[in-house]
Amino acid sequence: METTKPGLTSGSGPATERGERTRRKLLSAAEGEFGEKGFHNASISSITQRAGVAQGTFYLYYRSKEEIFRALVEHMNRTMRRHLSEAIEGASNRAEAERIGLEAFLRFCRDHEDLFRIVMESQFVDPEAHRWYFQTLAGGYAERLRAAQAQGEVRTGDPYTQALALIGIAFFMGQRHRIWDDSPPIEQALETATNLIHRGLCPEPPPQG
Amino acid sequence: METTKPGLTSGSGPATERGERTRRKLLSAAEGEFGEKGFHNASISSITQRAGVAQGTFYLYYRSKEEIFRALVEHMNRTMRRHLSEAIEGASNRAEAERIGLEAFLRFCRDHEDLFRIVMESQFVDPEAHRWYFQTLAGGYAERLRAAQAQGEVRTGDPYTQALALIGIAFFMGQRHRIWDDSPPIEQALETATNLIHRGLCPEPPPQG
Amino acid sequence: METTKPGLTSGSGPATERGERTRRKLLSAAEGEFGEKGFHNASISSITQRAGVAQGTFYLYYRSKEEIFRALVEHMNRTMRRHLSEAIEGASNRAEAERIGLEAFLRFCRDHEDLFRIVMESQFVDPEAHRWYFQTLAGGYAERLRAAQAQGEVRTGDPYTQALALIGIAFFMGQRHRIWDDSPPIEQALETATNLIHRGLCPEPPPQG
Amino acid sequence: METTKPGLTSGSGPATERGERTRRKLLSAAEGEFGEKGFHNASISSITQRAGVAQGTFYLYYRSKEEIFRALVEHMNRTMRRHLSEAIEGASNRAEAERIGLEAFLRFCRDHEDLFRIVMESQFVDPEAHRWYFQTLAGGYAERLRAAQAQGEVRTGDPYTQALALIGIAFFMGQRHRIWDDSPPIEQALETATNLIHRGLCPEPPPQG
DNA sequence: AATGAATGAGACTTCATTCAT
DNA sequence: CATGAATGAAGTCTCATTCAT
Repeated sequence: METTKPGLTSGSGPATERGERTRRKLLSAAEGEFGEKGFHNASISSITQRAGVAQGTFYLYYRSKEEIFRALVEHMNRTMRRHLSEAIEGASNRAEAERIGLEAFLRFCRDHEDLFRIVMESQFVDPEAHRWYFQTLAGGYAERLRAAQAQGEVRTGDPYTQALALIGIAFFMGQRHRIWDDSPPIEQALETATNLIHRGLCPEPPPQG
Repeated sequence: METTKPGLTSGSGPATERGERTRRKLLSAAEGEFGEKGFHNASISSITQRAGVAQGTFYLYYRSKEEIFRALVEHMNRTMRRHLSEAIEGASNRAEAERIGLEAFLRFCRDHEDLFRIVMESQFVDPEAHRWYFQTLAGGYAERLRAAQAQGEVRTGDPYTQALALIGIAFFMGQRHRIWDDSPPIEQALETATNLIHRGLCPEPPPQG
Repeated sequence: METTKPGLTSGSGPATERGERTRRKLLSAAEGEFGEKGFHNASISSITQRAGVAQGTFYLYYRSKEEIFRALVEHMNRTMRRHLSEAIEGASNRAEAERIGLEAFLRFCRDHEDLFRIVMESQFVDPEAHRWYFQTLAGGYAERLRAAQAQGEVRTGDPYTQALALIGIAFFMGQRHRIWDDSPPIEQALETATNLIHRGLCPEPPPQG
Repeated sequence: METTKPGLTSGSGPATERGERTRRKLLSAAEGEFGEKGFHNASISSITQRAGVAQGTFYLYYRSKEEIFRALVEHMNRTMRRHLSEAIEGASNRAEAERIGLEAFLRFCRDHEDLFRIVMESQFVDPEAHRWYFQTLAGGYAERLRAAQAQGEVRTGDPYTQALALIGIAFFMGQRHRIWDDSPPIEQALETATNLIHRGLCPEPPPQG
């Protein structure tokens, strides 16, 4: 039935210029609403109020609360991947790319709290979209790791699992910075994490003399 | 209203033997219900049905839907920490403890899907309980890492951040095994992840000699 | 899914004495509401108001607007059949039974306008229930006609079709008396119709001399 | 507001050639939509889609959903009466006319399910139009019966009531063939019904002699 | 200690109709 | 003559919670 694969649905409805504007207003309003209240406590009527349109207008653009939520997950996917791609573009090696990428990620999370929360919550609202989100992300990441492995820049091992572990670290830290109040300055956390990512938990070998 | 700190509320209500039995039935029913349907789609009436008691009875033991959810998060916290402690008890060093701990964790997740899901969802249902859950966990973990650092078994760095990164890896992998369909055999994932945890992403140094 | 055969569903919900009373209040309120406004213009909230209960109470007894409607159709079926059976009980032959039955029917319609309307509307609201209603009715009727045919009291022919034709006459006349304003006194219409039923359109044969 | 008498409204709006074409498209689309879904489940937007025009266009031709529905009832009235008139034109006597008329009617119902349904539903949507429909029909029918009575071809009695009874039979049978699944071949039903109409329920008199 | 009927606020969604273009 | 985006009222249904027994 409703198994429209994510990545394919981009919202139907009115297609004129004005319509496009309205859709954007709705999407952005929904981002704020879902981000602040969570899916279940968000209400369509609140979304339309934020967007400055009548309630009925919503359904001209999205068939349901679920659908706009999914659209938001896709939006986040596109936005974040583009952002990260651009950030690590100039990195000269994998190690640097990791560091830059993690930092860009953490900053992105801080600047887009709502989207971040939506992606996390999608796990409970639309598992399919959630899976799609992370498989897409991990797939791209794994590709880079595989290439780096080929170049001898990364330790051998299943690149997909490696990607997952790294994404796990990133999201978990992103979360900490988002909802916990004990977060240290971002730079310090970054330092420790990057270190761990590069060298693992093992102590440095004593300098060889 | 009064935000009873987690760790303090353990459910009030009738205190007789029979009462105790009823509370346990409710808690266990709630575990299944929340685990299967998620907080918002779970219903008190379903919980009481599963527990085999009348609807009104619920409120003799828990003041609200939120309260029993929180009780479950605490339950999971206690259960998992005890389980992990026991698992890593016999480890002879930190490295081994990491490996055993991760494996125990993944198996625990697989065997207690409902609790796992509840903990993840607590982020959106009761952020305070969620924070408490992870701070407790990370605190204990960091303590062990600090000790290991002192012994030279673990790379220096903020142990709390290290703990967070490791927990991030573990939960992310747990999740993958729970809801994704692409999960490889647990052993293989374990191998790659453990490797990464120990040595990081850096390639092995070329054999010296 | 929802193909519960009519005649089987009698409404679930609370089963105590008090519950039974509430169900009856609801059913009777619904009868008035549907009868006056028709299915689509009737509202659950109006029904519950008439019944003097809260809106939510409705759903303790009936799963949907459709379900209570169907219950009403069944109610009408039982009530009318019992009523007609009793009316024609004392008839000494088929001809008399026809007359008495038609009269009883017309009076019943006049006294239960709401139920009558509901049965007619069921055609558009719940075709299955509608079909069931008339097949049941026609089945019983045909049985009697078949018996009468055997006794030589009724002209030969498919008794089911005969029953249908007679029911058609009755309902059509019932309708006329319900919603048209040109209805003549019931006795006169009865006279003509009975005549037609007995002898058909053919003119009486000239008295044989 | 102002209850324009049926028979008078035929739809206003643009009067050019093109306009006329659009009106016809709308009417025909509405016939399909109402026929398939019923008045309340039909939607203007669906009608305009079927007609291939924009939603707003609808209101250039009909003031409301009710108005186009009524227009359809009138359309059916005209169409059916013309059809029946033509069918019974060549009948040499009343008896034959009855038979031919009933058959033509049943076939017409089968071929115009949508219109038939609309007429039946008008009872609940627009009782005035419904009454008008049948009074018109019964009036013409009664006229013919009166004439036949004068010629001694039909049993005496109030011709209007007779007409009603006959229409009742016809519509009931039409319905059976439309929505029930137990309908026998049309010819057989016709045979029994015609017989009943002509001779009534009374058994044939024993052959004289 | 338990029951279970009753409550009522609130959510999503539909759709006839309007109006600026 | 036509368009189609926007409106907003209204309706069905769910469910956490209460309370009389």
